[in-house]
Amino acid sequence: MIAHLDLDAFFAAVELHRNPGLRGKPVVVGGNPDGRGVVATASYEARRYGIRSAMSSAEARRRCPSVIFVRPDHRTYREWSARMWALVREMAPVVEQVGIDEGYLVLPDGDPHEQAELIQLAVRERMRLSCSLGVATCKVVAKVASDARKPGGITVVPPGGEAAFLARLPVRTLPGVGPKAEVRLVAAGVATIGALAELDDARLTELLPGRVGVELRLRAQGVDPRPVSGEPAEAISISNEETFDVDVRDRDELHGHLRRMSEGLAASLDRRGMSARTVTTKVRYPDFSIATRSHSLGVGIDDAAAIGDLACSLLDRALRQRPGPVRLVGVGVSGLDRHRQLALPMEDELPP
DNA sequence: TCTGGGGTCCTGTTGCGA
DNA sequence: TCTGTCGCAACAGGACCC
Repeated sequence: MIAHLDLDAFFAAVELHRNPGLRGKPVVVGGNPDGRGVVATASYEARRYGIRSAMSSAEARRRCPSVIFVRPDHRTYREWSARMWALVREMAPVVEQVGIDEGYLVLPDGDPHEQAELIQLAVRERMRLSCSLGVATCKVVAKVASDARKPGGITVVPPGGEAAFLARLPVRTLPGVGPKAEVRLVAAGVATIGALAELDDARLTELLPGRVGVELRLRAQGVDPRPVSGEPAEAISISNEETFDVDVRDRDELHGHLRRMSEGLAASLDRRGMSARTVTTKVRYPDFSIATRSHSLGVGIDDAAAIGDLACSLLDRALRQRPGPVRLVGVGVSGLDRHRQLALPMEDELPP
């Protein structure tokens, strides 16, 4: 059997350990409520006020003026996460971490509920963290099940009961159905996972065209052949971006931000011993539309100046096509390779 | 009350060489 | 030599995830 383990309000839980004075109070880990910050995690006390992840911090404060804001500290969360997963690896034969606070594992032989309880207990006793587990024959059902009794719950879906377990839940609870798909499906009268599972080919292609639709219908039927992979996945891309408190139109200032972010990317590539062949610059305009411009080189690069030069020229290209103030700029690298830089790009490889 | 940051994957279009 | 077309890589955008 497969289990999906999900830590409950993880960032907030770590902050409560660092500062026990926050216990019992509404706490939000997130961005600046006076700027453009959003909520990353809300403690369960804060959730009572209707505060949720991805809500703007300003809205969170409006709902609960006494809420305490804490800035996220991802480095510390990564450390806690690494310790927690090391502990789980001692107890389960195969573990696949898929985020900082969640992952799949193959349960040891024995009664699935008892095995899940042992892991939950170990995480509580040794890490002082609360987690929820869902247990099923496949990933998608285990994931939905882990959400069924949060926080601190365990939900076991017996073999053969997958489709029945999913059937009555809202379509949006199926992983892969986001806000856009939900609107289309519900407008067409497909409000539950069960209704999605029963769609015929014609209706499915109409509502969710392409491979996505076929995949989602299978998942809705409780069918998910993806194995639990014990191999840690290597990064495909690395990026840095920043939303400004006030929109910026000054080109030199934007270049400055891109160069600073490029230094961060170069440092990150260096740590991993990797180089990148593609650089992508991202711009978000005040109306929230996004433009990306990318360029690939014949050879991998890993130094801040080369990444920064390319990022700035790509920004200029985007701004020539649509000038004006921008809300966010970002730079990313992809086409990652273990090999180090051998040569600087030729002059004629730089974009116009 | 305006909407973060760091990612992955999929899709449609375009340009190019065989 | 011209044209078509096939396949591929690059590019851009979009949906989704935590």
